[in-house]
Amino acid sequence: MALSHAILAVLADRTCSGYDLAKQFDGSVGFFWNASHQQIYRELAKLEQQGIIVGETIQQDSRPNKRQFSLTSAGKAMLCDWIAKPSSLPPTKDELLIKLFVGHLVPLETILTLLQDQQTLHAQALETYQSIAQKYFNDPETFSEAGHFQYLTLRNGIHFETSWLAWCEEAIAYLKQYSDQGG
Amino acid sequence: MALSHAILAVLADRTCSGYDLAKQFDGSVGFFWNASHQQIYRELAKLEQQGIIVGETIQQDSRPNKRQFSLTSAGKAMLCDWIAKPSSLPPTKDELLIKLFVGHLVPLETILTLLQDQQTLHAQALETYQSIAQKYFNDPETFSEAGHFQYLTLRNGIHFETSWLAWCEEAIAYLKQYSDQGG
DNA sequence: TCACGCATGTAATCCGTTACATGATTCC
DNA sequence: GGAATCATGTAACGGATTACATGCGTGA
Repeated sequence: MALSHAILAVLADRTCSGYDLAKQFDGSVGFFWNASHQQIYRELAKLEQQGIIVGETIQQDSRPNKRQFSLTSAGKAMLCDWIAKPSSLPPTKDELLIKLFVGHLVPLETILTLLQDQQTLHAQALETYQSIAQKYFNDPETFSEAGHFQYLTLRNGIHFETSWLAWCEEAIAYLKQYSDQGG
Repeated sequence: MALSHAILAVLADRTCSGYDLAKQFDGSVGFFWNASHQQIYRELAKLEQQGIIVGETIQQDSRPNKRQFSLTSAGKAMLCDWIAKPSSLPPTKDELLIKLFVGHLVPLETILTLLQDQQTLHAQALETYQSIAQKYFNDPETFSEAGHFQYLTLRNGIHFETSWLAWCEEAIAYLKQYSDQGG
């Protein structure tokens, strides 16, 4: 369901080939929706069949030809309808938390290592977001209309990663304390 | 892959029927991993075939009979091995953020409504977590060993929902400001 | 009597992942 | 010469969702 909408969302901004889309889903939109190139090509074929997007073959020399896709008016309408529908909370799937949930089955060191690794990954993600913010989103006064909304999704990522890091620190400190005292 | 591990994690604590598992995945473990009863029954069949769990039929009068599953030693070993393996960041999939990303395509009111709805949902989730914390996790001194770890997963949920709420407020305020001034 | 909880499944479809496959150009 | 980038796909498998299906007991 939602992969198709994510593709429409990217195509709303600008026409893209499958390859371009795959790159978008690996950065920018990819920060909150993942998709591999295989999924994207399959979905593009389906959407074209349904008349939601149209593809145009672009002849290129010194490069493979490509197909540029853009939204039809049906596609635009579909996207806007979907945006207006209420969204429920996204289902969480976090394997680290499952591991932690049964952390008492393994040595404490194992769990601390997992937490520290996760902390590093979240710190890296935060740095990525912050450097994007500095480069492209420095002064809200200068943003395009679309820019304001993109900025807010970036702010979401920054909030999210910051709170993960805070939790990691809390969790590590907590486990160290309770293993010293009680374990 | 990970559904099987999530099931093993629940069974590590106590033997369960498929029905019991389905309830666990709808609360507690369900806060960070979702699964429907159909998925669970299928996965149980597979795990039993592989000798990772064993099922025992429990005769019941005035109730349908049930099958209680528990881990074999192979299952326990598998679970512990899995815990020790490093985890990468869980892939995010949040359709609200896709909608926000192309928020300029619809009236501002539509987006504000989405954000306010989401805010309400996150506030409810936070309340749920906080009431669990008060009821069952009031004094860390009294926790069982497993309790410490479960407490940390709950703390994760509280951090997460709190930061979402903060972001929602920020985003709503931001959009109101920029529509007044610039839009 | 009607809804809900207990208890277990099948079938169809869709979505996602992994692996395989090709072939030119450009940069080091 | 080798790796990376551009560009497109197929095939097989596995995981997830939705719908269908059954049937007893309990409490309002």
